[in-house]
Amino acid sequence: MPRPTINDVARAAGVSKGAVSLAFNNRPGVGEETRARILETARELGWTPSPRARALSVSRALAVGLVMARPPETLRADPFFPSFIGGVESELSQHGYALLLQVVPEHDAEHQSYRRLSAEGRVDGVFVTDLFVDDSRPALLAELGLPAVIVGPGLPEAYWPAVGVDDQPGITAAVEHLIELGHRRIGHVAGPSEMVHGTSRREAWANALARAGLPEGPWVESDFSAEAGAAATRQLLDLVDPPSAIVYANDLMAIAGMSVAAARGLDVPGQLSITGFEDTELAAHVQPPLTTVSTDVTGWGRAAARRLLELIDQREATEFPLHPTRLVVRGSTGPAPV
Amino acid sequence: MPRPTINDVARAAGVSKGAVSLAFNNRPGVGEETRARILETARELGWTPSPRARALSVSRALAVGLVMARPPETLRADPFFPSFIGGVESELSQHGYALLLQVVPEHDAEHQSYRRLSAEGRVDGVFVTDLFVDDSRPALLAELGLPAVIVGPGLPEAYWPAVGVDDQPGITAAVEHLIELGHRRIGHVAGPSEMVHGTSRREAWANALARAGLPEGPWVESDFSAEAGAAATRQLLDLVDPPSAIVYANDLMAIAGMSVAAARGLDVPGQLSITGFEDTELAAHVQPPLTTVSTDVTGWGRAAARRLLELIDQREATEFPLHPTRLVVRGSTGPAPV
DNA sequence: GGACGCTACTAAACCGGTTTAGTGTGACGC
DNA sequence: GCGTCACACTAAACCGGTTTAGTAGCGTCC
Repeated sequence: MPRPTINDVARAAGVSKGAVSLAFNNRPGVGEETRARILETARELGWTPSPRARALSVSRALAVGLVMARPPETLRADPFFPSFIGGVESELSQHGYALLLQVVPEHDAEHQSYRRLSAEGRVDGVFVTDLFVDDSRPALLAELGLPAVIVGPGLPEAYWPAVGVDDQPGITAAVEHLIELGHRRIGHVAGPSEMVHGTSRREAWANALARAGLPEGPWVESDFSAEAGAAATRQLLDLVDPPSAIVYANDLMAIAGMSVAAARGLDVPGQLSITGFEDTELAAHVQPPLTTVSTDVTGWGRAAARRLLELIDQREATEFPLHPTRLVVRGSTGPAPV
Repeated sequence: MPRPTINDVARAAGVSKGAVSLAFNNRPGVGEETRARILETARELGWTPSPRARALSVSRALAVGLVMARPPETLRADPFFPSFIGGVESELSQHGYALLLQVVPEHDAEHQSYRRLSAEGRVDGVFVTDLFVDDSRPALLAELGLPAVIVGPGLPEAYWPAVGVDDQPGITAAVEHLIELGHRRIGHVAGPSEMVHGTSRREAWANALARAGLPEGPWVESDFSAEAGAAATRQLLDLVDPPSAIVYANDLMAIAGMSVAAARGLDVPGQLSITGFEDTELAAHVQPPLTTVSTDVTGWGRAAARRLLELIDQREATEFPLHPTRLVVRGSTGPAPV
């Protein structure tokens, strides 16, 4: 038995298909009684309007896109996307929207991807993640007229709204926690400085030190990967005056860094304190357990989705409170060595 | 400027829209010369057929679905999906198909999800992951008439094709590697026995021991999470006669297990050897680096996507060779203690 | 009692493609 | 020289909704 169509419902209810459409979309033009009969008939027949047909007639795709621009091999360890997508989906599904995923090997291909999504009308809007300091995507999307929401800290002059937990307070809390423990020389392993969240976390670290009247500590730019995090850690530990604590821009690098320390026979936290960022599942289960900053990525996805739908419908932005970041103190931080 | 439609192209090329459609789909019925002119005109106008309209007229969604049935919070650490999706996408995009993602909190909701995707005609087929030993989804999908490909080891009597790297040789290789190192008492931390890949890996472990003439070692059922992996490890180490090596069903549990050992002051690999499964990014960057089994998840995604498209088009299955699993020996395994 | 307006509803156009039935033309066979 | 067939192509129907223009019926007002 093929799916029933609006015609079947109309016939069964003894009305025209126009009436069925009106009834289903809560539009005036049908009597209360007729509307009830139509809805009841639809229920009996198990009819749901087909998004395919709807999409064509309302000239909307009823879907939004997320383009992940990374080589698939690098994606594998990223703990961000699965939870983020979970949040996004929970919001979208309530509004009859679907999430379309695209994975492209590198950033250049991402432009292509957006152009295609737009040209084919596959989506009504997109998320932009991992914003660069000098990112060309917002402009491209503006040119294409494709609504977008930037995921993560945005840029002041940005064309599109940015939705994200402010990551600075979390880093600040981590630095303050270390200062309280007596650390005076606190290093940082940063994300790429061409990425907004790489820079923003580094600034938070530097500012917290400055506010405490401490000299800026040593820092190394890395790329959020375990490999580079390990290398950066070696660099910091090789300094003539190595830091007694290191603040990492994410958990992956922090865990890799902790292993480097362990391999060198350094005791964590006895001789070196370490903090991460993100509170990945593994953070609580490495040895010692990682002190890190937990962020509500799922809620973040929900908020981003909601904002994008508002943008698409040209509605006003509503407030959507996000859980602020929270410092989770575990075993990888301890009193500064004397 | 709104997107051009097929009508614009037809008018500009001086033909009917039927001709444009024929030309674009490589169907006979238009002369070579006309076809060339049409294609050229389309190129000039920047026209691409709208998947929306196509979907409606060919009664296809031109999209496939992937339902992830886990609480978003548990998804966060799963390194499988991002690479898998990367592979899937790379195949789909070549055929004008898109990937629709759905995340539902638990397994029951997954049924709902499939029913909706099917009822709304959002997708032409779906992937089924994390198959249960007694899984009701294949039957549901058969009932709905929604083509499906099972991702991972399938079941013999399964209705749908299964695509996946056979995980048994990898586990076997790990066990044999340990035996070669002199281990005689080799434990296992398994995935849930109600999941096919939990059971299949445990069987591979048991069989490898049996083939070597060794007694079956102790094993504990776990659930692939770091938390449960740590608990399982404690259980094994608390035995009066603890194993000298443990084979874990995935990296996450193995890394958590390694931390448990470290916390107890056990030297890895001096007193305890450990192997993982999956070769996640972090595996190479923990201390000691984890000996594990690497699988080609991206290729796997590609293969699954290809098979699903074949199924949708009712084409014959083509062979698609996958890189077999490979044992990556690192520092977490060593000679058995004497 | 005719003009007017309102409500409830229908018929038909439309979204942008694909597909089917049908038409005109030239080549070919006999 | 005429029937026939293949070929290139067009017109129109169709997919399943939404939306617009139009109509019937009824109450109201002057």
